[in-house]
Amino acid sequence: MTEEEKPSNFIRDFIDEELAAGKHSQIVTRFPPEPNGYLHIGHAFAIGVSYGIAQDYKGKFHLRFDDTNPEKEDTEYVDAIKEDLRWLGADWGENLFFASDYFEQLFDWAKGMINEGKAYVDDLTPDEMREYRGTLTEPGKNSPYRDRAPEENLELFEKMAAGEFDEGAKVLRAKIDMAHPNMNMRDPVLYRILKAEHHRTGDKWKIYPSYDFTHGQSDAIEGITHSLCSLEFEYHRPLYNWFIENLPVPHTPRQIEFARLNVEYIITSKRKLLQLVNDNHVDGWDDPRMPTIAGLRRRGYTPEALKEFCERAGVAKRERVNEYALLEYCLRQDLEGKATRRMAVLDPLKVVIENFPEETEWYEGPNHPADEARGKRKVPLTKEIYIERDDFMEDPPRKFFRLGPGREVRLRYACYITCTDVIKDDEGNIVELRATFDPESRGGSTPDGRKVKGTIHWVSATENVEIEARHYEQLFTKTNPNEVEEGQTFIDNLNPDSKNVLKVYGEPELANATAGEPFQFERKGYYILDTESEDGKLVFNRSVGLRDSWGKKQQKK
RNA sequence: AGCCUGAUGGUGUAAUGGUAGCACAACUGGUUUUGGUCCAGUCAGUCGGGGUUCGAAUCCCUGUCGGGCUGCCA
Repeated sequence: MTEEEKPSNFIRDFIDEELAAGKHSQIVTRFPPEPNGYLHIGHAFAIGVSYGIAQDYKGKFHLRFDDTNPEKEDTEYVDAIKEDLRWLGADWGENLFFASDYFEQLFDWAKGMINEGKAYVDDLTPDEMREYRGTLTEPGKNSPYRDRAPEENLELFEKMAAGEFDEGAKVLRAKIDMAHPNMNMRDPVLYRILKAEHHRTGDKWKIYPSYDFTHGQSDAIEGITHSLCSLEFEYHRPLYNWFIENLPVPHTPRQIEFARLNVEYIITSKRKLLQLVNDNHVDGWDDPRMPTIAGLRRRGYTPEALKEFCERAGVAKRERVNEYALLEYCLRQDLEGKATRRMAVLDPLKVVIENFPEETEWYEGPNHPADEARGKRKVPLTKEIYIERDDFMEDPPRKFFRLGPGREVRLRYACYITCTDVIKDDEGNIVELRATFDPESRGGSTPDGRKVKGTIHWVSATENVEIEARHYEQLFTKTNPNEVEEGQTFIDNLNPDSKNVLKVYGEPELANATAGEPFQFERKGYYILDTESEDGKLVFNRSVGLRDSWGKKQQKK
């Protein structure tokens, strides 16, 4: 690790101190997803923090599924999460674990706590428990069942485990302090009765440990040195430590919290993402508008761009919201070097080059302007072509460098054309342009060395491939989708125009596009073949548009 | 209200008692067969008040503002 590459942060500083004090022989971190949804960009950040630290300190990285709530969890999610993790480049090697692997051990520890008088079976209903817990300002009061004898507790707990009670009838609680200022310490629930089918243990268990009773102990069992999690668990840390201190665990992990990653226009609540999918506001978890890893991948984001974004966002202790522009910058930055260049016309305007021969002429364009090794492709030019509608103006302002009546521009990679006539329909709409080309300009320059201000992209009107291009806007209209008027929900902030489908003409070479290969449609944006493409039907997703300082300038006027 | 926690340009993040730096955004200009990329530059910041100190973004006190916490979710 070098300082230049990895800026330090408070977690790394802390680890450095511990290492200097000889506290660890090896750093071990973990990523603990609950398999109840798909991974999203916020998870990519969390993974980057834990995996990055494990890598940089030459330590180990565990993947542990936190599967203590069978009602919400499923193997479908386990598989999807693994795939996303691999794609992101996080390698857990042999270290794949499940919290459910520790159910037996956790059960033994619970019984141990009962024997020591540190846990008891409570018959209070959920409502009663809430009442007894007190409030933020007032202490709670002891449950009438709090002082049951260990023998009775043990018997009851065994019966709970044997399925002799209904769901919700009883819970096992730690006996800590009902007046504790930290609500988490007011006799937290250790086990609850749940008769759902667990994705790994089936119907073996009728009771399941709570997150608090599972997480730290799992860390301890695995020898995790630094259990990195988000800020919301700060308040749970005293409890995390309490279990580590009160149970005969083999190791003492340390929980350190950091702020989640938030991005403008993006929601990262699993519950809300699930709602978008279930209510068909989007086309599934991998909809290119979704902030899920699957969605971003389909949209054309690369692991490198995501990683760069996470690193630039940094690790902090306060809630923050990153600008969407940074995310786009990171993608463009990565794609600029990777994307194969092609030409496609998104909003066609036909141009007839009147003095152009009837035969097709073939020109060559580099696959990448800065990398000759990537070769060239041939592009056919014919008498009739399409250009971009906004590359022509009948009455252009002074700073407009593109085509206009009497103006000359360069067709990229090909030749110069001059607009000679504008053809309109009855309503005055421009439907076609007439032009002439300079035979001397073949190749893109002329012997007289005259300059043309503009170079525009084009596609033959007769030798092209028709493709469907999908353009996406923000899924939400507000930078903070959760900001709503009284009585509304985030659903009301959905952008009705977040998906636009265009019929586009592309140069013939585009027919050979392969899945996962990034393209730049020159002067327009970065695109990638969509998973819905089939033989004869090419569908491209726009990953992100090119920066457009001209368009931006125009919008301001 | 109680407890926990935080506050540096528009945004994000460094500086750990010694010149407030970097990136994105915005804006200029240069290069360019992409109004892209690249290059150069400009704009702009320590929440308020007190204190300690030769010296404070940093330490102390205090105020203000923000986030989190009252699931048998994680």
